[in-house]
Amino acid sequence: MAAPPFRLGELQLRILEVLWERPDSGVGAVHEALKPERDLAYTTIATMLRKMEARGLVTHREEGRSFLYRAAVAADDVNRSAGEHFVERLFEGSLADAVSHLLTTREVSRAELDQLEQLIRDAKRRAN
Amino acid sequence: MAAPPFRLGELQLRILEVLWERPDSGVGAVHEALKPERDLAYTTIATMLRKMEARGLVTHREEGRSFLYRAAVAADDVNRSAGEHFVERLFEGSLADAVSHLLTTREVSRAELDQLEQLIRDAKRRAN
DNA sequence: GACGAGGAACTACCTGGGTAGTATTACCAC
DNA sequence: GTGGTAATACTACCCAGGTAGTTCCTCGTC
Repeated sequence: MAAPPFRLGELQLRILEVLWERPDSGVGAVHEALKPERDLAYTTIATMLRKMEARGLVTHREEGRSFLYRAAVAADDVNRSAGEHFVERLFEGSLADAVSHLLTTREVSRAELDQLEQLIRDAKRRAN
Repeated sequence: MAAPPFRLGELQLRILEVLWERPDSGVGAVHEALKPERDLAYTTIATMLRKMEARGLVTHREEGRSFLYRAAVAADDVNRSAGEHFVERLFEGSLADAVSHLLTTREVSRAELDQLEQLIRDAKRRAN
């Protein structure tokens, strides 16, 4: 199960997000979905998808003359991997330090704080 | 200041961490400090420091025939930048989602949970 | 059956992080 | 003043992400 941590570039992540939301997308569909934020050439997406397939990040199947791609890695795994990397790399593994930093350097709304409090309570309950 | 988000490689971050802890370190000192985790050539460190200086990440002054380097960016800024990137990139800016993910995919000790709870209380008090 | 359109394949290039060898310089000691 | 040493400077790689042009194949259509 993907012991190798995922080191994804920005575009690769965006593409995966599209595929998580809409599996079996063709190159055109991905291209279209990303057009608002990155107006890249069609061939750029196609090339990227081929490179990602070589790395095992996506798979494809043929449908007529088109390739339909889908993600080969789970969103949770990628996010977990990134979270681990983040905490490990900058805060030597201390989750509290990491969250503390996030709390003090960002604008956090009252509602978010309430939500966080709830999260902690839940976690505590689970831990018992 | 430093509007440009810091996009640092792993080695660059390690080097900065050394310099934050011990400003005015020479190439040799940095090399020595990193030896346990990455046994790189002396010249690799020297090259990296020069590249980083070109990017404005560090500065140096001469001391005899040696260069003493120090970080030109603050640890807080780098960490904040990374935190922002992390939350933005994977959780569309939702801090709660990000923390939630961290909580559910990592082992979190009781003590850490307590600590987090305290942090939230503090944040709430500040917000009032 | 020639032709245009759509799509995939191939190739090339740029950039930045990372790595390190070689060249050069400056000093010290004898 | 010659040789060794320790430092920086220069240069050249490799690799991966990202970007895109060009080519090739395969249809469907007139």
